[in-house]
Amino acid sequence: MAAVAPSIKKAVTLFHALSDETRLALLERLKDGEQCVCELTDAMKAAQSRLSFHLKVLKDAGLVEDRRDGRWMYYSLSSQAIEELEDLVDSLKKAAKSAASARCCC
Amino acid sequence: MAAVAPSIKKAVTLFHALSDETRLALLERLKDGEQCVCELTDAMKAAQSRLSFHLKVLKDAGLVEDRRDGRWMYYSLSSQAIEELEDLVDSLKKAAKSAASARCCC
DNA sequence: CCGATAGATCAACGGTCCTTGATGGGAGGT
DNA sequence: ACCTCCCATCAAGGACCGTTGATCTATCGG
Repeated sequence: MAAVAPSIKKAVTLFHALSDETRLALLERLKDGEQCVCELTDAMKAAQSRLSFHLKVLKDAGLVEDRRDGRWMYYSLSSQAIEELEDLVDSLKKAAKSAASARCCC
Repeated sequence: MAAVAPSIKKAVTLFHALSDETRLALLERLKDGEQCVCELTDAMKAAQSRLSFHLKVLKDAGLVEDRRDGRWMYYSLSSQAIEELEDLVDSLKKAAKSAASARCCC
């Protein structure tokens, strides 16, 4: 029973971070594990400032973490925000299920 | 193991629909069950055309369904898109978990 | 030190999204 | 038929978002 109301702002931030093709592609790449920005720009053939922008959005939403190693910045998935996501979706799912069964006619 | 790549567009649509405070508030209200637009505008003190716009976004994303009864349009949660959401989040979660365990040092 | 590299940040532009008020259309009531 | 109610749709305006190229910072190698 997530008390969603006070955390609506956070949910908006989370879903907004996920509502972009480039950012979803970044997350998809990060599923393979930690990667630095230069690897990502190379693999995705995207301008560096563009990815930097999107990585910041993902980081601000708590979806990724960054780690510095010399000149390189490594990004990786963060399970923190993802668990919040799961709660949000779960709560929706339960409500949708109960609504469906209540509507069941036959 | 969701084949996410081809359905990125759909994921973007889904997450975009969820990335708005008004729309999340609508979903929250619909958790209590089917409601008509006039009930929603009344409860949320929002302009009718505004809610109509947002309900259309939610409907286009597959998150809600509508049903006509006389003069009234009733909206309710649809479990269809929500299950897709669940898959997307699940896939992210697994990747984040495995990344975390791979990074575990001590 | 100096140059080169990795990446963040900034300003400007174009596009998309949300809001608002007005209009239109369908369904009932009389 | 007419009027009323419920809702969708439209056009206009403003706000926000993503892209791009340039600039700035920090780190490493010589």
